[in-house]
Order: sequence, then C-alpha cells, then structure tokens
Amino acid sequence: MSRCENCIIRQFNSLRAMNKEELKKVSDTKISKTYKKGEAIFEEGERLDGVFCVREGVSKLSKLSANGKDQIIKLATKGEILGQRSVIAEESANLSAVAIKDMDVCFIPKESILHTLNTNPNFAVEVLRHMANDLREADDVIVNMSQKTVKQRIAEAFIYLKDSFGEDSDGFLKLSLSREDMSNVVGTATESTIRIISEFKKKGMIETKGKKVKISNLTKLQSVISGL
Amino acid sequence: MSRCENCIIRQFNSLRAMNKEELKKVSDTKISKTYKKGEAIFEEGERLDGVFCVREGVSKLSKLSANGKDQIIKLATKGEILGQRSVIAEESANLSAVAIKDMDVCFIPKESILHTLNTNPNFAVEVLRHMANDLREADDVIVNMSQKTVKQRIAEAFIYLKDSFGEDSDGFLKLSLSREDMSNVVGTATESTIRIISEFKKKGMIETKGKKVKISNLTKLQSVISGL
DNA sequence: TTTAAAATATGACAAATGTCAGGTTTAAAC
DNA sequence: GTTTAAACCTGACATTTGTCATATTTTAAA
Repeated sequence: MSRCENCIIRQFNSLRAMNKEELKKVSDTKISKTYKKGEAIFEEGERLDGVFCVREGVSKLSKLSANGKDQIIKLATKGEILGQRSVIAEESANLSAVAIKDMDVCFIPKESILHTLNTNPNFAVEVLRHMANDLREADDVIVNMSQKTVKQRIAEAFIYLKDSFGEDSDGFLKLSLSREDMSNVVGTATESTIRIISEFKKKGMIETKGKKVKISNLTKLQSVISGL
Repeated sequence: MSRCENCIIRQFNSLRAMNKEELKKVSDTKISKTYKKGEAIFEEGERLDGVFCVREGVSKLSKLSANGKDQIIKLATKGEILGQRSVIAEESANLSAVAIKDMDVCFIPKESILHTLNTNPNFAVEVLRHMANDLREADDVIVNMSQKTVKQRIAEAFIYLKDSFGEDSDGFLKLSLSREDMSNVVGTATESTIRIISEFKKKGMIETKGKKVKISNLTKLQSVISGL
C-alpha cells in the first residue's frame, strides 16, 4: 500500500502541513477507493465520518434545489479534499459529490483530521487558508450568477474548463461536460445551454468533435464575457 | 475605555476562544470606531491591516460586478467579524463593507489575530468553524440565486430580515432595506423589486408605513417561496 | 419653508430565459 | 449488429425580467 508520506498529491492541499507522526497515522488509517463516472462519493444530507482526498479524476459538488434541479457549486480534481467543511462544522453534508471522471480517492477518517486540527496550529491555519479561498470563490460565483447573463456564464465556464483542466495535444478540452452538467453549473435550462453552444459554434468560437470541445477563438469568447 | 474581556459581543464570535492573555493584547491594541449609515468600513480591493468586530448596527458586504451593479453578499450585524477572510488569506478585501445602520465597531490589528491563530489551536478551530458556516451559507445562496425566481428570492429576503433582525413591538421589521439594497441582495433591477413589493402589498402579504415594513401574512409569503 | 435631490412607483416595450413538444444523433446494452 | 436508451438539437411559444421614460412621493439641504 502506498504511503501518504510519499504522496505527491498531498503537496497541493492542507495535508502538507502535517508532521511525520500525523501523516503516519493518516497513512495507517486511510482507505483507497475508486469511483466510476456517475458514482456518488457521498450524498447531500449524509453523515460523513471522514474526508476524501482526490488522487485522480474529477467530481462535481452539487446541491438539489426545491424545484428538483441540481446546482453544481464546484468541480473538484486532483489534490482537493472533499467533505472537509462538513467534518469541521460537524454537520451532515450540504452537497453531493459525484464522479464525472473515474476517480481514485483516499478516504481519511475524521479522527486524525480533527485531532491534528486541535493540536497542530500549522495544520489548522493551512486548512483555514484553503477555506478562506473557497469562500472568496463562492462569493465571486454569487456575483456572477446574479449579474451575468446565461451566455456570459457559459462562455466563462468554457474558459474555466480550459484554465483548470487544460487541453490535450489537439487543443481539445481535457474535461468536457455534458450539456446537462454545463446547465447545472451555470444554472439554466438544458435547452438554453444547447442553443447557446450552437450559437458559439456557428460564430466560430468553439468547435466540437464527438464529445470533445475545442476553444477555437478565445478572444471572441472573452469578448462575450465582458461586453456584448 | 471598555475592555474586551467584559465585552458581551465577544460571546457571539470566535474571540470567545481566546485566553485571558490574548484578549488583553487585543483589548490594548483595539480601536473603537463609529460609522454613520452610508459610510464605508472598507472597500473592495483595499489592503486590510486588521479585522472589525461589530458591536452595534448593520453592515452590507457587497461586490461590484462588471456591469456596474453592486451585489450584496451578506448583511453583518452585532457579533460578526468583518475582514477576517482577507486577513487570513493575506489578500486584499474581496468585498466592500458599508454601514446601513449607524455602527459601533472595534478595529483589531491583524497581528494579534494572526499570532493567536498560530499558537492557540482552540482559536483557530473556532475561526474555522465560523468560516465553514459562512461557506455553507454562501453555497446555499448560489443555489437560491440560480434556481429561484426573483419573486421567491424577495419573499425569502423579507423572511430573512424578520428572522435575523426581528420585529419591533408593532410588528414592523427592525431592519428594512431600501428598494435598491433589496434589489442588490436578490440580484435584480430596482424596478422589478418595486413591482414585486407592490404586488405583495396588494395581495396582503406585507404592509408598509413610511419606510417600515410589516409581514402581515407569513404563510402567504412562505407559499410564494415554495410553490407558485 | 422652499427647493433640490433622492427614492418610490407605474406603464410600455424589448430582451432573455423557460417550457413543451417533437425531432435526430450518439452511445451503450444485449 | 440490432435494439434501446440517453444525449443532443430545434422550433414555437409563454413567462420572466430588464430597460427606458416619466410621474409622484419622500427626504434632505439650503
């Protein structure tokens, strides 16, 4: 079994602030898991007794609204830790986490996390910094959601996918979302998303090949976001 | 000058996790300030060298969007600490804080906050819990913003004002927002807000007297939020 | 008090977005 | 390979929301 001490993923998250001893405990108690695309890591309302460190793949974090639609709050990938907020607040999960690309994940029981928080200020501050960052991002999403049009939000989403997940050698986005997931990210109806994507294609901003999407004119896409 | 050790406000926020010595330092370095309605405590982009503990009054935390509109992210009142996120993340302020009711505030230089964070795990965990709560609230706002209609969001806002700030002896909301501020909370045009408030009045859900607002039929308001 | 400015209000219309109903294409299961 | 289901697409239309123009009321300033 691989050891957390050697895990490169750790460098990207707050676990890097743990000392040797603490890491050993985590390593001894962690459980490796895999999830196929579409499988849930946890569901909204579920009691979590640990956190999930993403080693590979991508997960969508979403919440069901009263009208039955799923709002995707965030996409989490390699290095991110899921469930941390719930474990710290000692609440049940506020969001569901579902794999949108096959995932390798380490489950870490909450005891070692909570114990380290209470004894190692470096770790606590590191976690705090991460959460402060998440909070800023969430605030920014609120502003985008309420002040930008659907068209602008979809254009932003494509650029976000490019910046966060990259492109392959042919220039196609490494992560492409289904129209439905895209709709749930920007908070609109699937038909609206489809229509706008068609429009972007016609205007030569993006092109598609099967499920893959390529941004062919970044400048135009960006101009959609800023003005009109 | 009043001492933090005796400050009742402290019981409502993370400062309660400070020990005697730490509190003394805060008390010795804090600066009391007052802000009139409309005055800014800090502006988006500003470098903060401390946090602001609200002793009295109400502040709106907002962010300017590209189209020039202000989105209000949160209302902060007695007991809340402003600027904490920015100080912890060592970033400039992501939001502006402006008084919407005359305020008494204590400014606390960041040094004592950061020092305590790094040495007192109880305090760090307490701050972390608060931020975890803020993050959940922000996620919930994202869902509301993208999945509910303007009418539903305005109905929710009135109930939020009632629950968070209370009513006076005549049943009027203790905190009432201008139509413009209300628009910036729910993320819509001022005219839309005015129209919907007029409709609520006609339907007997709320009534007004000068600037004051009374919720006269809570059940009806709630039914607006849930169904249609 | 008078005056000016801001906040509130309403109508008319345009633009954005949602909904429903039917298609076609693509991917997956058998 | 055939079948079946899911994903994608498009049109027509209803609804929601934004914008502009203008009027009234309220508040603040002189």
